[in-house]
Amino acid sequence: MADELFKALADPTRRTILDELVDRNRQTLFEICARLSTKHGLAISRQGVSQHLAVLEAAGLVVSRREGRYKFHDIDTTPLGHIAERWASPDTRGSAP
Amino acid sequence: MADELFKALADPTRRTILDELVDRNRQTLFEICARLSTKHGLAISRQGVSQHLAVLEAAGLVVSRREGRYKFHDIDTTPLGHIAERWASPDTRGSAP
DNA sequence: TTGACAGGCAAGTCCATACTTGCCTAACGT
DNA sequence: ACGTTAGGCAAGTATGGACTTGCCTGTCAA
Repeated sequence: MADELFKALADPTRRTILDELVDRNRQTLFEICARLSTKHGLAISRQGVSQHLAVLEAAGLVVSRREGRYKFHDIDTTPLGHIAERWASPDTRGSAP
Repeated sequence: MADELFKALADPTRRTILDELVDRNRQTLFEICARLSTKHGLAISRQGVSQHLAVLEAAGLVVSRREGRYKFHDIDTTPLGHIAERWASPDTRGSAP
């Protein structure tokens, strides 16, 4: 599970997608495509974004639900909390007095 | 800079190296090689580990200093703190009361 | 000084993955 | 019913990066 999380965060385009979802939640694939192109100058195909979203979902960073012909995407930041935790110094991790 | 940080964390072997440095700081290249092989069953060449350490250093996650013919490596976890921060929900980021 | 030890440099290989193109399904509006 | 819109499912390509092998530099002990 950690594997997919870090792999998801490794790509700059995926991190930008997360940025956009923080800025505005509940976006469709086409909305994300438009914002990547307009606000970030990323000329990426719709399929590319779709695949990125799949990776983010596999990592648990994005949850999606379908409504009619739309599929809305929401960010879930909870997995990010465990990252710094993993390599926290032992005393910060709860062994010292 | 964020780019190198996430790229460094993307590889499972590099994350294991960080684990080992948390367990015991100030290790040399050969020590790390030995622990990867013994404790984790990772059959990786010395060059491989050396390249991984270079990536970790570029990301600021590892600092090294040479003493005689030894080069000791220490972990630096401060870059990890900024990760969850980046995608913190706006109210957690300091706008709400 | 010679040999053993710790590490660095520079190719070369090979696999994962980011990205595209093309076609296909499903839900709306008119 | 038909066209449009939102999205999915494959392929195929190609660039990055993990890993190795071979050789070279520098430090210490005998």
